[in-house]
Amino acid sequence: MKTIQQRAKDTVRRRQRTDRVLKAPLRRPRGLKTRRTILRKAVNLASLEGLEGLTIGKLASALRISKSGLFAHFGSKEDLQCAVVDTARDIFVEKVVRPAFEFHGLKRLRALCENWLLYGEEKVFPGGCFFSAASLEFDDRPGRVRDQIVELMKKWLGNLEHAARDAQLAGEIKREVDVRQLAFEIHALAMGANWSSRLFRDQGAFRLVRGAILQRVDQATGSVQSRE
Amino acid sequence: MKTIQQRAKDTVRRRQRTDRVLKAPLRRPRGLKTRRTILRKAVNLASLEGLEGLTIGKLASALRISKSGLFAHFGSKEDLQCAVVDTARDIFVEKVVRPAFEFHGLKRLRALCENWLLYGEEKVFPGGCFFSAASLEFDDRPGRVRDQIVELMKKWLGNLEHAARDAQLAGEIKREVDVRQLAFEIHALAMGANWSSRLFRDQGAFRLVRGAILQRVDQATGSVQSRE
DNA sequence: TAATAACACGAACGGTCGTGCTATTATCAA
DNA sequence: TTGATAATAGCACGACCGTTCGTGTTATTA
Repeated sequence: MKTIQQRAKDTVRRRQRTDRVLKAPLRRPRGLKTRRTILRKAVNLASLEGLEGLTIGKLASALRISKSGLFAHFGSKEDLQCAVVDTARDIFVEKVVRPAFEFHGLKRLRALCENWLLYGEEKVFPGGCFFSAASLEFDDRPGRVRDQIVELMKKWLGNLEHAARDAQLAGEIKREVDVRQLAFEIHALAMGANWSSRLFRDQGAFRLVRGAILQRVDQATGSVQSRE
Repeated sequence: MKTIQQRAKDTVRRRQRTDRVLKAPLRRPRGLKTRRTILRKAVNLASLEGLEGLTIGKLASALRISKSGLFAHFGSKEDLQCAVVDTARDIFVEKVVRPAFEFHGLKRLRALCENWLLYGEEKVFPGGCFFSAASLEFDDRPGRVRDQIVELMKKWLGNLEHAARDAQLAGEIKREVDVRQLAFEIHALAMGANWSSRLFRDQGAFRLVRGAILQRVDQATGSVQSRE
């Protein structure tokens, strides 16, 4: 009984917090700034130690604030994790997706690939691609975090596929190419580059994969340069 | 002072344990059997929850034995993790590598690919490919576990590359193909299949990747069937 | 049969986890 | 300047973490 009451109380409190954030963000400039600072640090830490390995205590002491002070910004650890995923998404979109959306069709596809490779090479996240790690960490952990990651990855694959399909409709990619498979292959190669660079501390993986992706795209467009 | 003494004592004890295991495994039939039982369960749990998420308490209660009884089989959690990785390796070798070693060159390469795909499809580990998860979990955690995983993955990539090189020397693969890149691409696609099947609960990923790998190998052999 | 070693157990340790209450401080409108 | 409110800190909680210890139980050997 007590537990249920407590849970209800918690829910109410979380709703209130959320409402505050949603309704009156401009009236809490300091709180929001702190929150952003926390999340920026949290994303970096999480990319290194995982979303579950990211601990409220460690995060707080890394920021030199109190555990409870940090905790008050989020209603629960799950909320924090969701916010971290969201923050990582924003960074990824800003760095990889948005610049490519200036183009269409094949150009967009090529831009998505190249931006991703730069995003990997430049260590936008110190622990490598945040989403590679997160999706493998949470693929067996049901919950909001997993749902969020699934949604994001679907969108990313969708973006690749959509660009490829547009390119195909524009005649830039051969008719017989399966654009879904093409998108998947590009994504798999990119994740492979991240994997190799992290595990083997081998930055050359990006060079290799850049070549592989270019080769694959050229093959799809029909501009085979008889290289291999 | 006391701490140092204790640590020395612990070290001695661990050494003894190790020596015992190494020198006279046949004289401890019961202990070894229990150890195997523990490790089998541990591998399955670790593939679901990660090597760090695998907890001695949870593992013990899943096996209905005491924490301390389980712990005595290993000297530390790190030892347990190493043993788990080793067990997973044995299973992987038995299922994927060894059967392919009956063949040579292109046949071996194709067998490695097909065996891996079956290994993924048949859920040899309930949480998907153990090594995909482990290598991304430990790529930023220095220590023996990481070293072990690095070594294993190097060997796996080496096996793929070696088979491809043999095939090339036998004239089965075109001369201009970069066999290292080919091996890497196959591996990346395989990991992509695992990723997709786990995250999206989509078994069809294996079908797609089987096609992609076949296509890639055919391209390397020159047996282009004008399918794309 | 007595001695010994292997094995498993329960209890407890210090630490850290996520979380909840309460008090304090900073901010800003009135 | 004051008073309301937002932001943060202090402190404590129960649970679980890896680990240690002393002690039984069981199997092997002398």
